Amino acid sequence: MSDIIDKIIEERLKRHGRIFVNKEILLPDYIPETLPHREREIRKLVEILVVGLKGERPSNILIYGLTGTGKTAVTKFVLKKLMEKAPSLGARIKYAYVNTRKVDTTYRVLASIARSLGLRIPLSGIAISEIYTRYIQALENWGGLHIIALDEIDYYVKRHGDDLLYKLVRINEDLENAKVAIIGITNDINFVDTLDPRVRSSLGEEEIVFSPYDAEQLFDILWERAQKAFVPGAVSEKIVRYCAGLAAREHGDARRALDLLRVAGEIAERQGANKVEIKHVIQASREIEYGRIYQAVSTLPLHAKLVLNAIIYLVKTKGSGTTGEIYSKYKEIAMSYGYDPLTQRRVSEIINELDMLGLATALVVNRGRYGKTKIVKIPRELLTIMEEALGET
DNA sequence: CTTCCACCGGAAGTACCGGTAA
DNA sequence: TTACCGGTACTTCCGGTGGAAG
Repeated sequence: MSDIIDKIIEERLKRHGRIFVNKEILLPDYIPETLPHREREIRKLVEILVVGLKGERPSNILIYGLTGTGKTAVTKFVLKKLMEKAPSLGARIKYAYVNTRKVDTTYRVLASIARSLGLRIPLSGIAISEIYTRYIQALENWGGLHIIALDEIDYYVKRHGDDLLYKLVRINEDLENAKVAIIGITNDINFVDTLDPRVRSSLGEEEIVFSPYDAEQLFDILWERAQKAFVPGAVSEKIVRYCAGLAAREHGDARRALDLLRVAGEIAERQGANKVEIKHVIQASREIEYGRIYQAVSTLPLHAKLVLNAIIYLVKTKGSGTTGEIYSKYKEIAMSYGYDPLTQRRVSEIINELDMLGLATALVVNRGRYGKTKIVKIPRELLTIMEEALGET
């Protein structure tokens, strides 16, 4: 038994190094030392924040740009550099970085901000206003500049409104000694229109727009990282160019491109090849999509799975389904397993949730005399993956 | 021009859970 | 122990709606 394990480990270790030197460089949370094609954005961000080193409060900043355009990387990069400079200039600066898509409740966002000042905040149990007062207290005692970077705030605001933002944007009014500056990062350009005008004007004191990378720029980014991540000769320029091209078609998303390259490398490694080839990239692209769907479907709550089952049935038999059709099929399925069906109101919401996860497309349509409903579809090629993922329960 | 379908989706409320504080 | 907090996962209620049919 342990022989087998030893053998696998040994084999893996022996193979290690044929493809990758340092795979971490291709992971999404790696911050490289240089960010090609983002010099303009970096300069602008630094120019705004640099006054913090002189003890002034920088303007609040709103950063726009589609996913994978380097917003997060640039922000983290600049903040990190600023922190390195601060002590030698005698400036007191700390920052909080919160991804409000991962940390997605008011309590946890505020807790995470407070913790970045060194406060100990429990996972739950205390009042939000209590965290706020403790945070203010800690800020005052410390008396420096706190920069709060809120990533993907559009996501947070859509779910919880802009009350927290309103509070944070005006926090300086409650402060004597300390200062707070806010950086809001969003993928959704229209998001600002949904904000309270006061929040909008305050948060948008400065704005920075990140445009998508084109294939050429993506190539530069990938190529630079590939040099460090791979064993020399393991990836050719042609392969990197191919990855860049695929990702450029998907709105210039650098994260996608890096994922693609990394997974292609992993596949090549698994197959014992000593260089990455086009077929590995093609397989990687399929594996990433498959993994995403499988992961999403298998972690779905029970009733969402039942609803998805109902949708799959309807897509198979007639191509698409309306809310009403899905609901009656869902009810039938639920009863057959002995579960109490949820209300149609809730199922309608679950359909929206499936849509947001990218597992189905729900389009609200008006069919005149025949009412208003959602038409729900699933791309055919996803059906088998979903059935596999659902089949295990 | 009006009707009316088949839902949409906001608002408010309930039950429960894991947690804190005193 | 008890009172309270916020988050989740729902339910109940209900006003709202675009456009084909009449």
